Amino acid sequence: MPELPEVENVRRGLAHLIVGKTVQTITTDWEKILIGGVQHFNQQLTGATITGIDRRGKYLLLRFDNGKTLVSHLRMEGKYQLALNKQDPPARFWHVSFTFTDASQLRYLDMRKFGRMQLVATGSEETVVPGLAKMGPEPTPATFDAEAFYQTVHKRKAPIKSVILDQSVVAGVGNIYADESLWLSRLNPAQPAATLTRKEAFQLHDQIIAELAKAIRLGGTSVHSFVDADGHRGAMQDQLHVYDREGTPCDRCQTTIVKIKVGQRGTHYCPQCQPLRKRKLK
DNA sequence: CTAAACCTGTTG
DNA sequence: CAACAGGTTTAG
Repeated sequence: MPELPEVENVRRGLAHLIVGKTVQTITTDWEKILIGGVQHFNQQLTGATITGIDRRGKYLLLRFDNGKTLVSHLRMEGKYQLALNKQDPPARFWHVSFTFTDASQLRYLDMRKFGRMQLVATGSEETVVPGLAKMGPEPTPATFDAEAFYQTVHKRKAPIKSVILDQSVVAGVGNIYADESLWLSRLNPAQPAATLTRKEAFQLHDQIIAELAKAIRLGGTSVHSFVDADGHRGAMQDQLHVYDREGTPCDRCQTTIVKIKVGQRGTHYCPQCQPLRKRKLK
């Protein structure tokens, strides 16, 4: 489900809903979601209070007052919701519960059971969690350097779309925003990264930053099932130019948007605005 | 690098 | 019934 903008909106919602709550017990019906097992989670978190929630790329970091951090990745379908009372009716696809001492309950829902939670010592997450150890810069002007991006892009022969989906290159871009950033930059998703000019790479860098910021501001994209921790859908799906729009006219030139596969991912683009440039990579 | 795996539901 | 879905890891 979620790319960086959606995860950021989940983070904001959760921060309002659960910071200050103290864990009484944790249960699950699908142990694989909890790396190390539910017993380990109970041993480490029972009696601990949530002090804050951070985000890095598409990972949520729940901070506890006992020096522990719960690292949570929603993968394709993970969602959180808060039941004000643990007796509240069960939700579909509900797999993990964090019951708090005030009788409220944080519920983790995941239709495909792809999401994962891992418990680590606060501060160690960037070295202990493989996905975080390799995480590239956050897509903000202060952290994402255009020249460094160009240098990376310049060395890769893979399709440019695959390169921007690589979380070690830039944090948080997923399938929707990859396609959208490339349309905004008038770049073909299959274009070998190394053939991009410096100007094209800089343009793409700027569009990634702008697009993710806009998506955060609009509450994320809900094309399938995304809702934030308050159950709200985003509004960004109305601002998309190519994703999930195959067969409809391009907003710039009216050419029909097409869908292909790039690196095994469904990929949407305008063949007129985003032509494949024939260039030699040396 | 590409393909498969992890899962289940929805869509054509 | 087959293909596909916001992602990442692991096997080949």
